[in-house]
Amino acid sequence: MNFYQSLGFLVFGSRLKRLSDTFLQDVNKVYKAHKIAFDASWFPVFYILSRKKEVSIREIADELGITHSAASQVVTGLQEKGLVKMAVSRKDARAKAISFTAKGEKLQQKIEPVWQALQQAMEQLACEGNKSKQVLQGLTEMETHLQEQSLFSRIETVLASQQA
Amino acid sequence: MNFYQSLGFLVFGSRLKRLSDTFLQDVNKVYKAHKIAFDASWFPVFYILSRKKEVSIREIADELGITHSAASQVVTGLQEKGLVKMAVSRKDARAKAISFTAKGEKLQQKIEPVWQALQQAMEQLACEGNKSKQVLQGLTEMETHLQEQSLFSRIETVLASQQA
DNA sequence: GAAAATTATATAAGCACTTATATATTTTTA
DNA sequence: TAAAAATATATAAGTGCTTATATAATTTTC
Repeated sequence: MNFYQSLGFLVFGSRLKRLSDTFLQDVNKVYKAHKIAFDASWFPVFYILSRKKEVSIREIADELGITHSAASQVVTGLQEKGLVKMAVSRKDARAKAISFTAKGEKLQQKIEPVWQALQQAMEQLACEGNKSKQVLQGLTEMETHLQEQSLFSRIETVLASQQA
Repeated sequence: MNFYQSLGFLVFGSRLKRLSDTFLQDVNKVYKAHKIAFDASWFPVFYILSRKKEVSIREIADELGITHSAASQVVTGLQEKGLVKMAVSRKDARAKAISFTAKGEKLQQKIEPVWQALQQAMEQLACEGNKSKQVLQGLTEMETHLQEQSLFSRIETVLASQQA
């Protein structure tokens, strides 16, 4: 039993991060193995554009829960690779209208089967153990509870009760 | 329902990372609120040193599941802050013997109650929903299953079966 | 309708990792 | 026991975020 397992919740965050990194690395290996010039980090924007022809930086950031800065940087990168194009929005000159280029659209179609296989593999993984099945639901539940009361305020409450 | 919730497992990794970042930020807020000059990222090394007087870079890296490079950088940072000291190991001249300075030890003692409060807060959070209770167990289970067969090989299997 | 506040974006700098590379020491092996 | 392999570390460069700051366009408010 290693450090993380023995310490449990106290290092929950780091464990989640590690698992997350492993996921992204493995998905990238799949793209590489199939000689698809795609990076897992592009996925979120690609997914959004596969469902909505035109989006703004702000919309991407909000949907992904990242900063506009991060969204801006990702989109700039995709633009440099010729996968998306940016135009000034016709409705609002502050906003950009981001959409696939022909090249981007073609790549998106090439990748669809991998996305589906990934989803299936993840579902299988979750069903192997009776507990892992609930990881996703549990995670959603935790997110909800954390919105109701932040971890910060929870810790403060515990600390206050200890001093009493 | 936002992007992540609707897409589920396909973006599991990113969700985990976000949750992890939220945790670390909140814990840092607690230290700040109590005017403790401590950063959540120092915790793993502090925890290890709180249980074992002397460790090497390699031991830290292995226990945390990070690269030796990362461990080396973290320790260098803590050394610069005067919280740990490094000496050449008496047993092996390649290895470093890392230990607390007096200042580091004092800080560690100051922080103990916060660690305990954090652990308690996390346990409470996990008990609020019947599903989140199993997040930690489920996570451990997933880690085990992933060691048995990697996500990469799982995705490849699905893809191969689709082509048949 | 001009001034103030808000919104959308870009960019610089920082952080915590990573990989790749290099060096020093120890252990293995032929 | 000398050469080869393995191990422990440091450091440079890269990644994908963050915060902080700046600019431009729009909306609100008086």
